[in-house]
Amino acid sequence: MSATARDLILDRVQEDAVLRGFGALSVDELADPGKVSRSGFFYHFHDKSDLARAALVRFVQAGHEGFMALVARAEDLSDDPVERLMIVLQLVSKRLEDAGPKPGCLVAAACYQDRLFDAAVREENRKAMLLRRHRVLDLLITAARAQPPSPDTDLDDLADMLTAVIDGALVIGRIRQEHGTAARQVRLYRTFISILFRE
Amino acid sequence: MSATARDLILDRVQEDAVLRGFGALSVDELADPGKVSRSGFFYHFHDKSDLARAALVRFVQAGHEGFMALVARAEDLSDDPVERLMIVLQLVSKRLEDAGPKPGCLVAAACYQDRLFDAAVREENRKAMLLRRHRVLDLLITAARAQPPSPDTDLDDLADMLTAVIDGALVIGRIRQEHGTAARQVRLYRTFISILFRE
DNA sequence: CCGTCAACTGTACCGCGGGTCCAGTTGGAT
DNA sequence: ATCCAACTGGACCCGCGGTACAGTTGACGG
Repeated sequence: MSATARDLILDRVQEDAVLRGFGALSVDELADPGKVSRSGFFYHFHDKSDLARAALVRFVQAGHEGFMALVARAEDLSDDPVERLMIVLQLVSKRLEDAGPKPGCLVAAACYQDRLFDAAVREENRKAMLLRRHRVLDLLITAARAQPPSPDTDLDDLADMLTAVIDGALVIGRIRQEHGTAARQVRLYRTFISILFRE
Repeated sequence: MSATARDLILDRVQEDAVLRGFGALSVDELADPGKVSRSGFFYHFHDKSDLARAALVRFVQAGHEGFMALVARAEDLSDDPVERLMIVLQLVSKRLEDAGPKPGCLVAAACYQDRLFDAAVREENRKAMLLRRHRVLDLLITAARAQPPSPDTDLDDLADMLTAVIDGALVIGRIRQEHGTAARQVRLYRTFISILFRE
């Protein structure tokens, strides 16, 4: 169970898949000299789709835990649901600001390379997307119970909007080669939320 | 200048690249039986990057013209800059609703497949992104002159937000295999704008 | 001390797809 | 008649994904 070759490979993928795209990663590169052999790769993963699936699961898991940590911090800092929501968004924005030079989202990356992967990868991606919506939705629902949004707004769509804004801004940032776009967009989303949920 | 093989190939790409990803398109498929030969492909395009660049230019051009048509319609319908903005967003939302079953954005698609393409493609993509911002920014600036937004908001970020919301929602919609996500997100963006720019 | 099994390594091989080269054809403009 | 652009066809190379399989190494249990 220790740090096997499998983990070494997954580390490399996590680093490079977003930067360069899954398609650009060859098995030989992943099983880079001194690390794992080509055969070692196929010992652990049936094919590249299998690798993609595993990397996706890992990425989503890490993201989820990270988000939940932010929620926990917000719960420590305030009892008011709306305030908590605002704190979480603040923290999310900060987290995006501290991200590396070319941040991106594996989920989005996989989305436009459908045919490269099999149905299992797509299904993993679907689950990831639903998870993202639900964890924000929870915050929105409790906030709305304390303070109904005005004008009245579909909370599902509002939850999706955070994901959309982040994923979209990551694309923009990558293409324009600038830093902090996603963080700024989350702050903008935050002002939208603050308007909707103010008394 | 007529409908040469070049155009036939570009038609095919425009259809399939978003659905399946550039990577999944083989030259043999693009130069599909009865259409163009493999040699014909390389006669017109130096390599796949070259094709991607051409397809991107075409896609962006068509998108720009489409958007400008919507702006023109809005200008016919109202003299008030804020109202015009709202109409444009309404039309954009409608347009996304009428889109095909698995709509996507070539620009976003290319973004996560960087290494597949060369610097020229990336540059084309950067230009496309800046164009997108500017055409929305124009609307926002004239609207803000007539009716300053409250609370005061960075118009560049606000312009980016539309692109972000659309591109992000297209990703969400594709992954969740649902229809109309992007259209709903644009409507949500529209309510945000309407709050910011109301008297 | 021996056997066993999981976790590998190395090597040879296949097929596909991108890309090159080049010789030849075809149809319209001059 | 000729010339050129727009192709076609076929031979070829290479890198990459994937398969197959025989062999090694080290931990652990009897």
